[in-house]
Formats: sequence, C-alpha cells, structure tokens
Amino acid sequence: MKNPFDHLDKMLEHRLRLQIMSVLVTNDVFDFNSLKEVLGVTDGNLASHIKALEKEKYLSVTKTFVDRKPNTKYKITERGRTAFKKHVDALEAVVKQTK
Amino acid sequence: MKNPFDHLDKMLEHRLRLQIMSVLVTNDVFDFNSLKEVLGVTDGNLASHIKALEKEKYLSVTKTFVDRKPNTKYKITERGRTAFKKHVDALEAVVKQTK
DNA sequence: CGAAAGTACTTTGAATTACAAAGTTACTCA
DNA sequence: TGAGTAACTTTGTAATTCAAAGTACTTTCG
Repeated sequence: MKNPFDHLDKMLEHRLRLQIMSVLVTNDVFDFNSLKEVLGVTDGNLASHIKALEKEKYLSVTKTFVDRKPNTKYKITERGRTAFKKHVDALEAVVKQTK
Repeated sequence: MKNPFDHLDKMLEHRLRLQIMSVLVTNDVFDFNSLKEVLGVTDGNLASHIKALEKEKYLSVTKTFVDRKPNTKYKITERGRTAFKKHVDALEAVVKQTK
C-alpha cells in the first residue's frame, strides 16, 4: 500500500464511532443502552454518532419491545463491515510502517 | 490492555498530526517544505498543526539558513516519541482486538 | 385514571477545531 | 528597487463535538 493514510476513513477517525463499529463488528447485534454503558457517553451524544453511522449506511437499526420496554438494536451492514476492515487495515499498515 | 481506546492520544487522532509524527519518527529531522510536499496541505494549515504538536512538546524546531534561504527543521522529542509509541500501540491493540 | 419513569431520541447552544486564503516578516537575487 | 521564497500569523468561515434540555411513546404504580 502506497500511503496507508489515504485509506483512513474520516467517519471512523473519531474514537467513539470507531468504538461503536468495533463493538458491532464483533457482536453482530448490540442495543442502545448496552452501547451507552460500554462507551460511557450521554445518550444524546451516542445517538448523534449512531445517526452519522446510519446515514453512512454502516449500520442498520431494528426497533422492538423487550420486557414491554422499547429496545433498539444495531447491526453492522456489509458496507459498514467493508469500510471498517479497510480502515483497520490502513491502521495496521500505519502501525507496521512505523515499527 | 483492558480497553485500548482509552490509550489513544487526542492530539494524534488527527490524520495530519499522526502523519507528521510518523514522518518524524522515521526521519529524525524533516523540514517544513518537505513536510508540506509530502502531506499536500497548505502552509498555513501545516504550520498550525505543527504548532499544536510543538505546544504539546512532541517536536522541537530549529531555524537555520540553507543556501541563503530560511530552513526550518523539525525533530521529534523523547516525549513525542513516547506519546507516538503509546498511540500506535493502542492502535495495534484495537486492530488485534477486531481481527 | 393520572403521575412518574424508562427508552431513545431530537434540538439547542456553546465551545472547539479545521481550513483556505490573505497578509506579514525576513532575507536573497537580478 | 522589485520580485521571489520560506515560514509563518491572522482572519473569517464552516464543520464538529458535546452536554443538557426537551420530546414522544409506552409501561407501571398509586
């Protein structure tokens, strides 16, 4: 790879969004509150980053009721998985380049 | 490492600043114009990111004249090298965690 | 039934950050 | 003297980020 920095994904350069995606890439589905707990952020802040990822079609949303309470689940899309992989590969190349 | 995301360095999450540091970590010294050429950014933008890294004491500056022209050289500091290593290690851990 | 509480937002507002473009300083060369 | 180069600094604008407050919908409690 010529310049791995060129393959970094703007959307995934943000710590929170990368973390959301890394949770989703390994967990298949994850709900709003668990994500909020794991990341330790306010719900509004989390919602806005999730929305950014959803807008980019990196994840999909399913709203259901669990125990009579609303429960929103997120799932990574194929597009999201590809983008994540590309970004992580670029990171890996950056790391290798400098070690 | 429990959560590698906690070890990411805010200063180095920006693409340009990470790239500047990665050039300096492998090149020992590098001047302003070469950096500008490598990164393909405007001089003003580059100067402001360098200033941020300098303020954080991640690099040091030496001004000389070469061929009767001003020449500013940058060198990574020990502190900068340590911070860079820590950040890259965290990145590596993130990558490993998700592969 | 009405009030309180939980989930998952949306909106608001303020602070920070990023960037291009223009201006500046200092020096050199024709 | 006038143009040119290096390395900024300043300016102004746009984008980003975040906490906090507000909202919609639903369930549970008294």
